[in-house]
Amino acid sequence: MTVRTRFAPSPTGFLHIGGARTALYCWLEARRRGGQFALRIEDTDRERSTDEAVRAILDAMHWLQLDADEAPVYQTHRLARYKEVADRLLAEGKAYYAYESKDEIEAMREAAMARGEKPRYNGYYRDRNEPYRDDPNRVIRFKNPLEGSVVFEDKVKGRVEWANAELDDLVIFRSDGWPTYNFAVVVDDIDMGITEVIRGDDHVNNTPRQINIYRALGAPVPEFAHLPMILGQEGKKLSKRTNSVSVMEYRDAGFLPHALLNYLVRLGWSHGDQEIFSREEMTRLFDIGDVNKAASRFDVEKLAWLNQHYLKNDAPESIVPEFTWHLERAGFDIAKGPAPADVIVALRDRVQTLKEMAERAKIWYGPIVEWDDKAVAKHLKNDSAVAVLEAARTGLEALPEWTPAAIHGVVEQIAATLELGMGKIAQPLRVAMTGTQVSPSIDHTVYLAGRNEALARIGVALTKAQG
RNA sequence: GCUCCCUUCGUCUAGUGGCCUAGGACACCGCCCUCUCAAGGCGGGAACACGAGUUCGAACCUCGUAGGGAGCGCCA
Repeated sequence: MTVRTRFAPSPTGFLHIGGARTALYCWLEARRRGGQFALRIEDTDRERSTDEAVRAILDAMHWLQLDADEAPVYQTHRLARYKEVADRLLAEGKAYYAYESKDEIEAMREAAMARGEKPRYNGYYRDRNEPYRDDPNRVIRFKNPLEGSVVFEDKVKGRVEWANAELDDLVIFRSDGWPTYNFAVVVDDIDMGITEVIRGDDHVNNTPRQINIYRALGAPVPEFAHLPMILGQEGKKLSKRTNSVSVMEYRDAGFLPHALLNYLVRLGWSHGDQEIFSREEMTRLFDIGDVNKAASRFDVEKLAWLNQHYLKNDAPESIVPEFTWHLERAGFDIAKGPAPADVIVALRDRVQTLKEMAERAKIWYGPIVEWDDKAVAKHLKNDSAVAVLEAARTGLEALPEWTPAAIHGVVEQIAATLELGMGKIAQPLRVAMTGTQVSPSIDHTVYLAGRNEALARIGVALTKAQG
């Protein structure tokens, strides 16, 4: 039997970090075992589901390149099928209509709590065989077995056993005519031929009830893997207040999709001491059975390190599209500046994100240089600055070819002629080029400005140095 | 309240009874390199939650304690 996994988000918001990891693990497990990965949109909560959220989730999945192997399944399109299955359960006496109001249920729960028991439905209509009535409170409940227990081997948690006595008769069809989560999920997973259910461990408690539904339906029970949750830096649940939770926020912050994936794959899983995983390695080495049981914290610092690792080691051209997106977002006219690939090479040892890189690149794309007073005072207003700048102007003007190596030659030449250390040459020039004391190596800084702009800036710097 | 789950450096983790005076990575600190900032190289501090037991031997097995988490919806 071919392995089939699925990611099943409910479109009530953006794709968040935890969801992305679940999707990644589903995708990876399907890939490694030569199976398929499907996507299902769980939109039966019509109050909270939005088309915008569906789009946002799809966009994020696409950005991460975790595309599904087939068109997404929407639960809202499958209402007739859920009804059909519920009717079958009703006909077979495995489900029944119940008519309590929400207030009555609430009272029942409170009473149970007061008795020191778990709040649950008392099964009032379970065996009453009352004739059907068209009541606004009418729901369909599943007849959960009263005795025995449900046992399953979770691929992450290990053996899980649940006494049926702990479970009550859950609602499978609401009074509004829509199926509930636990029911729709089972019907869908059966129809979609899902063999591995991989999801967050906030669903472990649902699994025994779902297994009972599988059995009532006579369907094969899939394998389960419940993933531990991802916590924020503080060890608390990830929250929008203190963390970036949306995948797309990480794009905006300048992270590479593969860096995020590499970070996520290592959160709760490892392969010896290896930290860096290519897509190919992930799909070959990842095994859902090796995932840890304990929750882990999201550490942006390590993500940033990974991001820089890929910035430094990937071919610059492969980063250009994503970097260009950031340059445009920062409002720069790319046509009026150096080639983005050159900028990447000049800056990638100095920044951790593409956003930072785009910000630093403003010295080459932006027309106006902002002058840092301290930099001017320190490096332009000194004995040798004027001589250095003039020598640089002459040298650069005469340069036959405009390359970093040639420019480096000019700088060395000046150092030799004026008998000054490199610092005395590079710093005034750097201030002339950028208005600041910090930039990539001086040859690249000059090179990327372009000859005309470099000479113009030296001219401006000279007036400052002399004035 | 009830049910279930988790617990190795600050963080992510390796570890499945002797290879552990517990390894790697991020972060941190120091030194080197150096035209600034970085990057890089070298080095350093830093953990088996606690208590019993099993065993010749426990991070690894058992029990208990403490701490943390999830769930208990006509939400998913």
